[in-house]
Parts: sequence; C-alpha cells; structure tokens
Amino acid sequence: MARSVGLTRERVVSVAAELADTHGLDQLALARVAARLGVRIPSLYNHVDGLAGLRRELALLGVRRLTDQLSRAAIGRAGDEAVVAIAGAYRAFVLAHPGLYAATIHAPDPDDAELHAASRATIEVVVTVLAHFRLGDAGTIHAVRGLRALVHGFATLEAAGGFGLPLDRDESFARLVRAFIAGLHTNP
Amino acid sequence: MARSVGLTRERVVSVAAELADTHGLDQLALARVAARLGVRIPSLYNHVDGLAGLRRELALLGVRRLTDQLSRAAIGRAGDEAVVAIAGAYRAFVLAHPGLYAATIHAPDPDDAELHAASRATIEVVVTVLAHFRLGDAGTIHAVRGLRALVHGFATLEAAGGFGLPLDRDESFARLVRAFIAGLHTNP
DNA sequence: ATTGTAAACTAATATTATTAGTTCGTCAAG
DNA sequence: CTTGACGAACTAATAATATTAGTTTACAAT
Repeated sequence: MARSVGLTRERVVSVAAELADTHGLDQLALARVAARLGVRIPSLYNHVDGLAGLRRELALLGVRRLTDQLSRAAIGRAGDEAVVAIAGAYRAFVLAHPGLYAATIHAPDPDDAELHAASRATIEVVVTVLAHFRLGDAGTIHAVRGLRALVHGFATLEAAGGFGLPLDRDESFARLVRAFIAGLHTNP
Repeated sequence: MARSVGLTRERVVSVAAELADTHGLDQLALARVAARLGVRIPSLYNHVDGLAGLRRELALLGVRRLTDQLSRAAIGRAGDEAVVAIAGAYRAFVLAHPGLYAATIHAPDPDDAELHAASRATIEVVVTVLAHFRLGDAGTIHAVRGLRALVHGFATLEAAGGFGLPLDRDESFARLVRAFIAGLHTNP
C-alpha cells in the first residue's frame, strides 16, 4: 500500500471546488472529497483544517479567481464598456462556479487578514472601473455596492433557478446593467 | 408522562423559523427543533416530513409572509412611490428573517404546485406595481427580474455582512432603487 | 366497555466530522 | 551505508445527526 499518494492542499481544495460546483456547497462533505481522491477522511486533515478550514480555503480561492476574471475583463476598457464587461464577467463566474462563489459570500472570520485582503482586492477592481465616473469617495462606494448587489442578485437568482418564465435572461441582465450605468451618468 | 404534548405542524414550523433566523438556515437541525419543543426527534416526523419537508414548509411560509409584506407596503401607493415601498419592504423582510428568506431561494421541487403558486403570487404583486409604467409584457418581466435581483442582492449581501465600510447602507440602497426607477422612465 | 387512531416514544441503523494514536516510507545527517 | 526524524496516510473510537421500524398509551367514537 502506497504510503504517500501525493495529496496536497491544492489537490484537496481543487477537488472540493469541483464537488461544490456540481453538487452545491451545502452538499460538500469530507467523505465525498476523500472518496474522490481515493483516500480515507482523516488523511485530509494533514492538508486542510477540517470542513471549516476547507470552506475557508474555497472562499479564498473563489475570491481570488473572481478578482482575476474581473481584472481580465476590464483590461483595455473604460467607462460604460468596462462596467458592462466586469458585470458580465461576474455573472459568468457565478454561473460557472456556483459552489465556489457561494463559499465567498458567508461572513468571514474578522481576524482572517488574508481573506479580507483578497476581498479588498476584488473591490479595488470595481472601484478603479467606477473611478472614471468621478462620483467622489462616498459616491463611488455607493456605486460599487449597487453594482455588486445588482450583479450578485441577478446571478444567484439565476443560478438557483429563480427565473421561471421562458424569457431571455441575457436581455434582462443587459437592461438592468444599462439602467444602472445610466444612473451613474445622471447622479449628482 | 403526557402522551400528547400539543405538537402541531404550525408550532414545529414556527420554532424552526425562529431557529433558522437566529442561527442560520444551514444550522437548522431537527435536534435543535425537538430540544426547543421539549420533545424527541422522531416525534417531529408526525407533523413534518423530515428535515427536507421542514425546509419546504419554511420556504412556503417565507414566500407567503414576503408576499404579505409586499402587498401591505403597496397598499394606497402607485408608481415610483410604490416601487420604493415594496423594495424597502423586501429588504426589511430579508434583514428581519434571513433564515426564512434563505429557505425561499433554493430551487423548489418542480412538482410542488403549492409552492409554485405561492411564488407566483409574490411576482404578481411586483408585476401589478410595475404595470403602471406601461413597459409591455416582456418589458414588465424584465423589470420585475431587475428589481428583484437588485433588492435580493443588496439585502442578502447586507445580511451576510458583505458591506464592510462604515458608510450609510440606507443611502446606498436608496440610490440604487432611485437609479432603477429612473431607468424605468427612460427605457423604450 | 371496546376498539381504533394518532401522537409520542424507544431502539436501531447509517452518515458524517473529528480526534487520538499508529504505521511505514522517505530523506538527510552521521 | 546506517539510522533516526518527519510526515503522510492509516485504523479506531467518539459524538452528532437524520431516518426508519416498531411500541406504548391517551383519548375519542362507537
């Protein structure tokens, strides 16, 4: 029996992310992760601090990947176009990785500096994009909150199957983002 | 030992709703419900179909209470004022009953006619309020989705502690809703 | 009085997470 | 080479949970 099977924290977290995306974050269990890796449950504790620790790792991974996607979407764009791009990228990320994204939402440990820094990096991207609208410090924060709320709300409802009627969801989303952008221009 | 302790489905669901609101829906366990009611776990099965059934009951209760709150908020109001009112009522409901509200989100059983009817009733209130803007059939649905996404997103992020900075959240919300309403007037 | 029903129970099973302690390669120091 | 420390994965045990099966008993209707 191979004593070392090449388990690493990266592999454990990666498999967990896959499972969370396909079966839902609330269905994530160490038992499934271990089974998928061909390993007994306690072995996971050598790489990850239990289920809570694993979920924290997922949150960190999710925030970082989201930041990455938003940054890429904003490259070479500015103003309205950049807002549309990051909104679309955010929505696409939630739909592609619903479990990983869900992990990023739950209120983090206030003492977790690493996770807080990662979250701030995400906000930073949006702040940068919205800075071009010259809304002032407070105005920019209000706008960041609004944009995030709107995209988060749309994407999570969509991922949860919350839009029953057979009407084009892309169109609904585009209209919502357009309306928000219009508001950015008319605000004091 | 009293053989009948006066347990009813209503009491079970009511206690569960309380626990879900205070400790989070994901922390809801039959063990806690039973303990709170001074009863053994299996006794709950006489009134509720296991944990899954209990969560379904919570979803139904949540949707109905939400519809009730939205309806009340819209009474005697129309146009912009009505939109502001139901948006505020929706947000207040999520903040006051985060667990109950969370239960209403998870994708329901497609065969659950009762739950679907209740959901449709909620949508109906919003449709009625937005009908005054004369957006057409499709336009109204897009607007309903947008409003719901925006309020859902803001309130759930807020409830999850997602807005770190010490800037007035009421103001952020008011601006977002105003921008949305402005969009309703300018859209084709 | 009797009998049926329903509510609550005990007991048993399965799944999960967690901790403690064990085994056994591997690798580096002597 | 040998040896000894370390780490990765293990077994075993414990606790919490949900669920099901089968049992008891109060109460109400006949």
